[in-house]
Formats: sequence, C-alpha cells, structure tokens
Amino acid sequence: MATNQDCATAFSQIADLLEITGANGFKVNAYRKAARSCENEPKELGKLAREAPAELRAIEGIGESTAAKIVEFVQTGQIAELQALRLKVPAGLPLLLSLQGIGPKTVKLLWDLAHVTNIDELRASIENGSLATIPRMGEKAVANLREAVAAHDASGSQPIRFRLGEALPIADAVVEHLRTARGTVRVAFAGSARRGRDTVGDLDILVSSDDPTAASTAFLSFPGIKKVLANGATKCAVQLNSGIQVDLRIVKDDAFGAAMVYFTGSKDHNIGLRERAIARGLRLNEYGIFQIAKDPKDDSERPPIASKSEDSIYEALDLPVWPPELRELNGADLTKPPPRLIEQSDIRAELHTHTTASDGNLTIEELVRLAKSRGFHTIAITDHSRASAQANGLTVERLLRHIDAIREVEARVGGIRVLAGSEVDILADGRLDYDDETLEKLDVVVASPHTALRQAPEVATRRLLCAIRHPLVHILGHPTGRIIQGREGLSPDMEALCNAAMESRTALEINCHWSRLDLRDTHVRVATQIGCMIAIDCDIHSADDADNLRYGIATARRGGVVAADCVNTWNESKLHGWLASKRGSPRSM
DNA sequence: GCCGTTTTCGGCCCGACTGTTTTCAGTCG
Repeated sequence: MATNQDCATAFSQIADLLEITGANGFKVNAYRKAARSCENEPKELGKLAREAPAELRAIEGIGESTAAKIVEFVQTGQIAELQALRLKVPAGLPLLLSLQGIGPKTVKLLWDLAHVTNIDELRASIENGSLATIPRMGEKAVANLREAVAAHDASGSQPIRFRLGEALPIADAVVEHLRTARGTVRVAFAGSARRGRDTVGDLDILVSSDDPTAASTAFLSFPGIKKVLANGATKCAVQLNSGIQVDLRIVKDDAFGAAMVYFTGSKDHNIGLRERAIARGLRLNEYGIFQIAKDPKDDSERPPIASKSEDSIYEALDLPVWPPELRELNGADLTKPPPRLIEQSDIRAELHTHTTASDGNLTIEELVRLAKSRGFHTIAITDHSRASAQANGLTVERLLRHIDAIREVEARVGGIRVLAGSEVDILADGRLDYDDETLEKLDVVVASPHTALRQAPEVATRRLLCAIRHPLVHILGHPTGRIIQGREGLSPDMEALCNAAMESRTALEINCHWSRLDLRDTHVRVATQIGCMIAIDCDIHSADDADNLRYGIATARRGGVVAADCVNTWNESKLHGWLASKRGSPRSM
C-alpha cells in the first residue's frame, strides 16, 4: 500500500530525474511542491485515492496530472512516468544531487561530458584528472567535489537531520554566543527549528548588527566548528563537529523583522506572502516590503513600507500575524485569523511520570517537589505496569503499596495534588495489563503501547480503540510508539482513534520527549480538527525530562492546539472533575 | 505541472556566495 511518504518520495524522484534531463524548472518545482504536500497531508492519500479521488485535487499543489498519478500509484504500485524516466537516466545519477554543491546542471554536465553515471565513476574521474578537462571545472571546483564525495562516504547518502531536542540547545548556545558580540542589536534563531519541526536539517541564525564584521568574527569563534562553508559580508555558514550546519545572516536592525519572516519560512509560506505582495504592487524580500517602481528603469532606493518587525510585515499585507509553527504548507487561507495557540506558560499539571519504583531515577517526593517548583497544581505518578518487566513494572501488590506511599507524600509535602496513577501497558490484543478492579483504585490511568509495535494498521487500530474506549482510561500515552529515526511505530487510522477519543472523552497524549513527539504534528492536526482533548506530558524519568516540555508545546502548536483543548492547562477543579467522571466514586480530598 | 480578486494562458520568490570567468552560471536557502 502506498503511504503518503511513498507518494512524496515518488514525486521527489520524478522531480530529480526531470531536473537532470533538463526539463522546465517550473515543472520540476511543481513536482517538488506536490511531494511536500503529500508528506504534510494528514489524511491518508491511499484511502482518498480509493474512496474519493476527486478530493485529491483540493490539496494545495496537487492538480489533474499529479492526482491521476497518486491514483495510479495506489492502484498499480507504480507510476508509468517515473518508470519511463528511470529508463532514460542511469540509476546512479540522482544520488549525485545529494552531494553538497552539486545541482542538476552539474550532474548533467558530468554525465554528458565526463560520462559519469554514478558516484564511483565520479570518484575515479576526480582522481585520474579527467574531470579537470571539462568546462567550469577549475581547481577549486574539483577540490570541492572531492570533499563532497568524501563527506558522502563518511555519512551515507541520507541527508542528516537532527532531532529538535538535539538542535535547539545548539541554536540557543549560538544565539547566546552572539549576544555578547560587539555591535549586536538583536539575535534569534529562525528556520525549521523556530517552526518547531520534529527534525531539522540545519540551523538558521539571524543577527542585526551595526558592525557586521564583528558579528561574523564572533560567529566563526563559536567552539566546535569543523569547517567554514561560506564567509561573506552578510552571510556565513559553518559545519559543527556534530555534523549540523549553522547558517548566519547579518542584517541592519531596521530589516530584522523582514529577515525573520524570510528566514523562518517555510518556503511555501514565503511564496504565499510574496505572491500576495505582488498582487498589491509590492515586492517582499528579506529587507522589507517595497513599492514596485512604476518606471522599471527607476532603481533609486526607497525606504521600505515595513521591515522592522514581523508583525509590521503581516500588517502591510493586510494579514493576521501567523505563528511560526503554522507557517507551513497546508492549504491554509492566510487571511483567516489563526487560532491563539497554547503556550508553555499555560501548562499547570504533569500527568505522566516515573519514579524509582519502576524505571525513573527520582523518588515520589523529588518528583512532587519538582512539579511544585514549576507552579503546577497537580502531578500524577504513573509508574509502569507489570508487563513492562524491562522497566521494572509494578505487580498489583507493589502498586497497592505504591499508592499508599503516594498518599503519604501528598500529605507530607502539601500544597499540590498528587495523583496515584499508572502507565498501563496496552497488550497486543487491546486488553490492559491490570484488571478493572485494580484500575479503579487509581486516580488516573495512562494506557500506552510498548510492545508489538509492528502490527498491521487495522490490528493496531482495533487494539488502540479498545484502550481509548475502556471506561477507566483517561489518556492514551504515546499512541504510535514511534521513535524518531529509530522505529516507525504503529500506523493506526488516526481519524478513527480521534473520533472514538472524542466520544469516550479520552485524551490523546503528545509525549514531549524529543525522540518521541508522539502524537506527531500531522496527527495532532487531525485531533484538533475533530475536537479531541489533548494531554501534553513529559513522561518524566529524570529531572531533565521536565525541560522537554518546549518540544511537546511546539508539536501541539504545529497541530493547532489552543489552551482549552489541553487537559494540562485546566484549573484544578476542571481537571479533577474530568478524571473523577471516569470513576464511580471520586476520592475525597 | 499548477493556478486564477486583472488571467483558462502565461505567469511561476528572490538574493547571497562561490568559482570561473571578464559579465555570469550554478547552487543554496
């Protein structure tokens, strides 16, 4: 079955092959845009193609031809045009596009004039000197190619992406490093890190300065630089020892807002803004919004209509200000005011934590004091159930003693509600790991899948529906069990899960750990559109885990979550009222 | 190939840096 990612990959491949064969650039871009649309589409394309193919056309960037290709792909497992292109172009050539500094023109040049058809032949032609004989291949160009091939040999062909929790601390450190440079006025990170994507390809840092040389010098003194990729008057790029690329742009402070819009992206959002500017006789670039001169020969400089702040750019285009996390390609009407998204400061409770009783390294009391220090009114202690033996899951007897210990700490510490809960395994067949009699003794039940994470989608859907509809379950924990760059996890029918969660008043978790972020952004979008309750929890095993909240919030914002949707933002009485509503007789305080 | 608040045809975001060339092509974001 063709997944959304499969469709995206197929369109990307068509774009690569067209590009190498010298096809029209706009056609290539159209396929690239179609690929991004497939990747970002929350609905299952396979299901749409079978049940409502006409709806494919409603997706931004999908037209008559690409819609037909999706249907063809779903029905036959292949796309004739892609097959035909593969016959025309040697199989090893598209890989060359992934090398740093090599684009389609160079690949075609290598193919036509040096008869290079794969990376091994490229390596050979570099070493035997034959490459240097073709046009535009000077000493430096050949040296750069040699380095690009070496980098590919070292890291493999997959472009390296960094998980948000790995990238943001580096972005913070670079920003901090530049803040003290002479002449620095404002400094911030932009790009996909600012948009809160679960992985990022590189970091974009923006600085406004009245001394650009001081700014770039400071940047190049950041510790751990492996290689300087570019070093110009307004733009620098380096690769750090960790492999991540960091780009710096330096602008005058007057242009900081326009530059932030530009470098935050996404690309498609920027194009949308530019098209709107053009329709109004304006021009938008990273320096501001400008009136287009009536006389094309008139190149005198005019001051921008707007440039200083991001808000001013949106205002000048008669648009509401879009939060970075929603500046993606999702067919959104830019004129429609975006929701007021949840913020980290809205969170008042943590409902998923582990102590030394299972696999955490904090005691109950340490966890409670941590939650109190964050100003929370409630914390739930939810150690693993017995099936998670590798995590020292609690037997029923241990659980009962644990509940007593939790009550004792709550009374002793005071000033915060401490809930006795459990993260109960959802067994492969959908049953829960404790019987109902045991579950009824708990204030909060988080039900999560930990094993059998390669089940077929239909089986996984049935399994998770059992847990969602179980009358004693409050929260479905990390619903797919994915580990970013580690394992795919389950692929349940998310719409079915969300509809059931809505009916049963069960919350769906966004697990904040940056290796999980599960639910992922596209799933959250489905959930908010249906109106589900969302739980945003740090799954705390150690004190540091509490700091992962920012990643969960970013994912929630990308999915359009507003504070009211999220049970962790509710005040004490509303939260406890909901928890108790799934119990016969609520515990009295 | 996609798309439409001038358009169903004729547009399609825009600028910086690098390297190879003497005015620009290619890549990148």
